Amino acid sequence: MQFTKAEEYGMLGVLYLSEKTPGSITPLSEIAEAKAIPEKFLAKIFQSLSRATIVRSHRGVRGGFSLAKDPKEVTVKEVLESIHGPYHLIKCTNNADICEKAEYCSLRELLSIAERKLIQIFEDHTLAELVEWEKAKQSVS
Amino acid sequence: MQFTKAEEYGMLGVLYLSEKTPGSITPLSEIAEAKAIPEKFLAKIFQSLSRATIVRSHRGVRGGFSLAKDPKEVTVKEVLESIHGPYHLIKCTNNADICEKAEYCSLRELLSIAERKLIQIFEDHTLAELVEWEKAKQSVS
DNA sequence: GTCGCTATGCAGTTTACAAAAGCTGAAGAA
DNA sequence: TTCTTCAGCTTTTGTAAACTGCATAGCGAC
Ligand code: SF4
Ligand code: SF4
Repeated sequence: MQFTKAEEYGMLGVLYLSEKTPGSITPLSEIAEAKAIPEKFLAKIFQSLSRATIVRSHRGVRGGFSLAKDPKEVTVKEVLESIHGPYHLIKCTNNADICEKAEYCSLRELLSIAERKLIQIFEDHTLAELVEWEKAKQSVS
Repeated sequence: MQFTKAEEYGMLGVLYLSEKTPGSITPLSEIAEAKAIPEKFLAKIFQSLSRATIVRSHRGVRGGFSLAKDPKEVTVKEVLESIHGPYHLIKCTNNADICEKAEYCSLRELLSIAERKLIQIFEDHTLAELVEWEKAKQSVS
C-alpha cells in the first residue's frame, strides 16, 4: 500500500516538462539529472508515457521528450495509470472472480469506496495545477 | 500501492470475531480455517492486534481470541494501523527529512491530501458497520 | 500437580516484485 | 555517414511481503 518509485519518477518527470515552455524538447539525461532519477529507469517509464501519448518522443541529435498535451488537460490519474495500468487497492475490486467470497465481502466493498475516492482525487488535479502549487510555495519562502 | 495480505487477513479475522456473540472465545485454528488463512501468519497478525488491545488472547484449553471492545467502537483505521503502523502513501509525507525537495514538492502535497482522505474513510467505518453490510448483502440473495 | 491445548516470540525461509542496469538496435538530425 | 537520442528486451540486484518452524510459556481440565 505504497506509492512506487516508478510512479513518483514519472510524475516528477512530467512535472519537469510542464514547467518548460510548451512544445520544447528535453532529453532524458537532463530530466534524470535534474530530478536525480536513474536514467535507464526513467527511460522505461517514459516509454509507457509515450505510448499513452502523454509525452511525445523525438529521436536523434537534440532529441528528447516534449509534452504531447497542454498540462491543463492532463490529470494526475492519466499519468499514473499510464505507468502501472488501472489502479486498484486490492485485486478483487477489479476482478470478482479472484475470490469466491467477493460477492458478499464487506472489506471489498469498503476498499472499493476508498479506491474510488482516491482515483477521484487523482482525476481532479492536473499537471498545471501542481506546477502552480509549486510556484506558490516557492514564492512564499 | 496495494493493500497487503496481512492487512486483509487481519480485517477478515476481526470481522469474523465481530460476527460471533460478544465476549465469546474463538481459537486461531477456527478463524484460519474459516477464512482460508495460513494459521501461523494469522497468529503473527493477531499478536499485533492483541498488543493494540483490539483483541484479547486467552491461553490454554478452549482458549483463543475474543474482541476486546464493542465492534461499534472499533474503526477500520485502528485495525489497519495496529498491523502496519501509521499509514503513509509515500514516506516523505511522514518525514520531510527524507527528501530535500519536500518543502516545495507539489507531488508530496497531493499525496498528503489523498492520504488524509483515505485515512478518513478508514476512520469513518467501524467493524459493526461492515458486518451490517455483509448481512444486508447476504439477505438479498 | 501434570498433561494437553493454545498463544508467544523469535528466527528463519521462500517468493514475489520493485528497482535498476545493460545491451542491441532503430530512428533521425547534421 | 556518423553521432545522438529513444526503443525494446534481458538480466541482475535489492528488498519487503508472505509464510514456516520451533522452542517456550501460560492456562484449564482432570
Ligand atoms: S476476501 Fe474480500 S477482500 Fe479478500 S479477496 Fe475475497 S473479496 Fe476481496
Ligand atoms: S520528490 Fe516530492 S514526493 Fe518524492 S520524496 Fe521528495 S518530496 Fe516526496
